[in-house]
Amino acid sequence: MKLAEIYQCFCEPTRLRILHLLTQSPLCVCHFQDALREPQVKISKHLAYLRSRRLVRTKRSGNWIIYSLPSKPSAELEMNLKCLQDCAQSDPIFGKDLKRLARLRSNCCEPAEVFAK
Amino acid sequence: MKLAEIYQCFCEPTRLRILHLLTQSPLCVCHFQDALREPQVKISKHLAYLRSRRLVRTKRSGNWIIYSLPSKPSAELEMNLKCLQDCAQSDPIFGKDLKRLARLRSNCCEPAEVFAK
DNA sequence: TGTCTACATTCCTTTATGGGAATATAGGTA
DNA sequence: TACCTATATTCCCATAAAGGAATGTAGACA
Repeated sequence: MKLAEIYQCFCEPTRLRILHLLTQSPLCVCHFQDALREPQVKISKHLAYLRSRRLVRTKRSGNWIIYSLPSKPSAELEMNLKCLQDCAQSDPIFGKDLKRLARLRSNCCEPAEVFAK
Repeated sequence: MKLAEIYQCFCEPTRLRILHLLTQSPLCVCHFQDALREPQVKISKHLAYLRSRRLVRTKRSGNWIIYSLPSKPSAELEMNLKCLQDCAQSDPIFGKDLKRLARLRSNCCEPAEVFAK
């Protein structure tokens, strides 16, 4: 069942935080590492998990791999991402991630297209 | 993270079908068995899973155990159940479950309060 | 060509999950 | 009390998931 697969992707805290950040803008791996303060291997594996289920797409830009949500998400995914954004209000961890991400915008080595929705 | 726990409950097809039926009305175990056409042990275990995470509540009525959604669900759960109802439109399996359930209403041994929202 | 950077993958271990067969249990009824 | 019905639990097995340490790799650049 396709819907259950979406929820499988949503059911792990780190993945949930990753997806939440991606609803804001495309990002490269180092941004996730810095915003979530989690080790590289952990981030990388969860991104691979999401990639294998087609919940995120990648594009290379020089040395960086930029992750983004699919350009044409299914209706189910779109609804659930919207719901996630609403639910994220109720757990401060999501807000903290956003704050750290915002701080990164000023001093990090990002390629131009990251942060450019 | 509380939100991730909700998605853990949502991430298995049988549980998703159970929760979907429960958004319609409280039900007893035999209704799930008949509507989902799944073995008793499977239904019972998934119900136990949901119960242990407080996504469903139980009440005994004679020989039957009636399962229902919590009377005061958290905002997150409520939003996600609403989202599930919308998403369920896109997979025919949910519709079939509802149809089988509707057929049961007429010829099954239900206590009065089941089906009475 | 060699090196560096950003990221991915492999290997290993632990824990969780899911399913079925068999068995247990609680309440109702004869 | 004995039995029946509805449901729960236990035991066993197979598979998936998650995390860390170590290692591999592709592209940029000197």
